[in-house]
Amino acid sequence: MTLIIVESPAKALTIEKYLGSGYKVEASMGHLVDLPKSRLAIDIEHDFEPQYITVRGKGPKLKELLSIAARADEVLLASDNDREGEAIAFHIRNAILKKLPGKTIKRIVFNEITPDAIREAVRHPREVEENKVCAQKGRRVLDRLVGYNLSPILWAKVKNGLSAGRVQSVALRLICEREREVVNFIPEEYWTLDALLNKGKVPFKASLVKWQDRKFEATSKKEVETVISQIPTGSMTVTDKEIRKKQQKPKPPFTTSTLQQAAANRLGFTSRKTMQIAQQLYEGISMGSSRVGLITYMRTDSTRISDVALDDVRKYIKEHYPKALPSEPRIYAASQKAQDAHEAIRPTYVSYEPEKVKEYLNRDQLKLYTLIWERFVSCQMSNSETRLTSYTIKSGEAEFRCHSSAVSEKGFLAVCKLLKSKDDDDAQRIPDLKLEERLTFVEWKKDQHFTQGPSRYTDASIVKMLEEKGIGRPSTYAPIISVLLDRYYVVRKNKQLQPTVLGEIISDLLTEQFPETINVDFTAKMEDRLDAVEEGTLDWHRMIGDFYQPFHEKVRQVQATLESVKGFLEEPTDQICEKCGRPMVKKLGKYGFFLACSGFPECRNTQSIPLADCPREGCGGKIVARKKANGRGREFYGCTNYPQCDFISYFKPTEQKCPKCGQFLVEKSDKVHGIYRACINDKCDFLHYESEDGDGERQH
DNA sequence: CAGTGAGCGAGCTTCCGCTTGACTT
Repeated sequence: MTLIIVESPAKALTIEKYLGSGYKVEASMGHLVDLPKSRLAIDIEHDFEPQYITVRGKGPKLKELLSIAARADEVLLASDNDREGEAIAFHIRNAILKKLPGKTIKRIVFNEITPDAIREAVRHPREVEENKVCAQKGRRVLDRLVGYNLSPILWAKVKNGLSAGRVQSVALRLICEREREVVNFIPEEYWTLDALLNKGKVPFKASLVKWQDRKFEATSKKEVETVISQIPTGSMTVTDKEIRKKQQKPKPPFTTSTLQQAAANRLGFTSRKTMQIAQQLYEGISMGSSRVGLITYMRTDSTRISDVALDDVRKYIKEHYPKALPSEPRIYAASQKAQDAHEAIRPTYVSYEPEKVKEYLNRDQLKLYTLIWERFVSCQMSNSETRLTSYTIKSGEAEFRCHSSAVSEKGFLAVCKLLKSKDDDDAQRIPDLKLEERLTFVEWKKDQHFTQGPSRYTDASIVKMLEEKGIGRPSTYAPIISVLLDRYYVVRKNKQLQPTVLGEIISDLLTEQFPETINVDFTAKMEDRLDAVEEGTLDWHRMIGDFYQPFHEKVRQVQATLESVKGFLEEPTDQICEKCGRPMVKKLGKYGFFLACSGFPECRNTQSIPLADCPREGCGGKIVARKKANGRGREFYGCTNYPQCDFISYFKPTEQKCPKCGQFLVEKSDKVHGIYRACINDKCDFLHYESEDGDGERQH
């Protein structure tokens, strides 16, 4: 019997099925050997040798693998074909050899889970690649040194329990820098002018683009009105018509990063939620009597597609969309940074159309699966073609322009229902116009606008940025966001990531004191050096040594000389302590933010953060966030006068007051409108929808 | 779609990257 060890149990099941008798496939479930959490465990004096231990809780797993290995004729280590996978293989090999000296242990790799790929891999076993293991060791030791040296600085100078690291602190820095740009941005007013025109009974808009032979730009209403007064409205004439065709390519299949981006943008999922649901689809869904893994592995940086899947999807397209089948398959090259251990994220079987598996999935699973299925099928279909018609309309010294577009060849769009892009719908319908044609003027539409500054990061955009800079890995994108939130460095407001005062303080301290380390280029340089280690041209000890000496000197100096910034953590508020009359300050505790009397420790009064005034007449209490006694379950919002006042709501109060009745607005969401605001007063019907083109208010 | 209620906030912390159950109510 041959024992094969992979990382994921779902993978183990599949592979065992492919190989049949004579093979036993077991999962290690990630690393079994790593640095202890409780101490640095790097021997600085002896060339930075890491002191590895069996990961807490993984002892039984390791024991189990050893006992199966004892009965096996040989062991094949089939952890992922990347740096971490090589290290996992290395550690397991060492553990087995220690217990079973002389055991035949080989390393095999495959980049896709297909019967052919597995059998091919089993036929070509090799040795563990020591250089790759060294590269991982370098990465691991570096991260430990950075994290376990910087975090204690924060404990000493800012607050106990905080953390810093090569990845999380750069992510925080990006968010803080963006916040500064957002806050410092000064919006500039500008105006646009559209003419509402008519042909037959069909009205359409044309935008003023040129005025007196110059590009039209107006910064005030008065300016627009002056222009309007000089444009004759009786002579709107079509002077030019241009038709061109635009082709659009489908997008490559999903990687972890692009899946998280699309799910955030299209479905409003957080990165975390996306990964949880993807994991469910990967592990398998009960469909009648059988269990089916609906998608391939969800933590990948590759857009590669196995030949089998390619054949499959082309057959599918040929059958269902014969006109949209390109003569050659589309090849999506892996990016340079990709470690390429897994395929792209795709449906395991294209024939499981979303419609077909619908009854076995819950709503979120179906949405995410549909996204993955459509993106994959469309990525092998032909381009879409759109006919764009632009008209120039002149009157006096004014030149207007309008466009209409129509899809002339659906191509891959035929399969995209969920993935349909927004501008496909937004384009206005314009009647067919002829040259020299006179158009009826209806009215002017003048609109005030403001230049838009940069927008805050969302889950989607921070993940995109991190991936572009090579910071973090598919398995860590979602946890990076979570750690920033968990530590109260950042809050998520309307899906936007905004630093807290604590986050700003930490980021400023780290970037000022450690500009070379807390830097987007630091990881890129590290990766270059790790490549050199992997190629055998650089010794990992040397790599760490070069970094550590100056770094540690700076750590020592900062610890010795930098003044504590603990005082800046308290934010003043305009609340007054009801016990002693002193002002209250906002502090951060183990369970989040709270108000405390500035007279601490003489006055130990504390309060929850008031979010709004209690809407009950004559109550006078404040609405605060509460949780059930066990600390679990959804947050709800109740009155501080409980139990005298039993007001409660599950909708989060906003700072906005209702323009109709003056009570506060809450955040609600539903399928149709996404996130919107509504009045807490159930006798008031105020609703407020926010859309991308601006705010819309509506009453129901 | 309905659902509903403590009290803490000085105390041993922390990294990144692999991977899932095993915990508790």
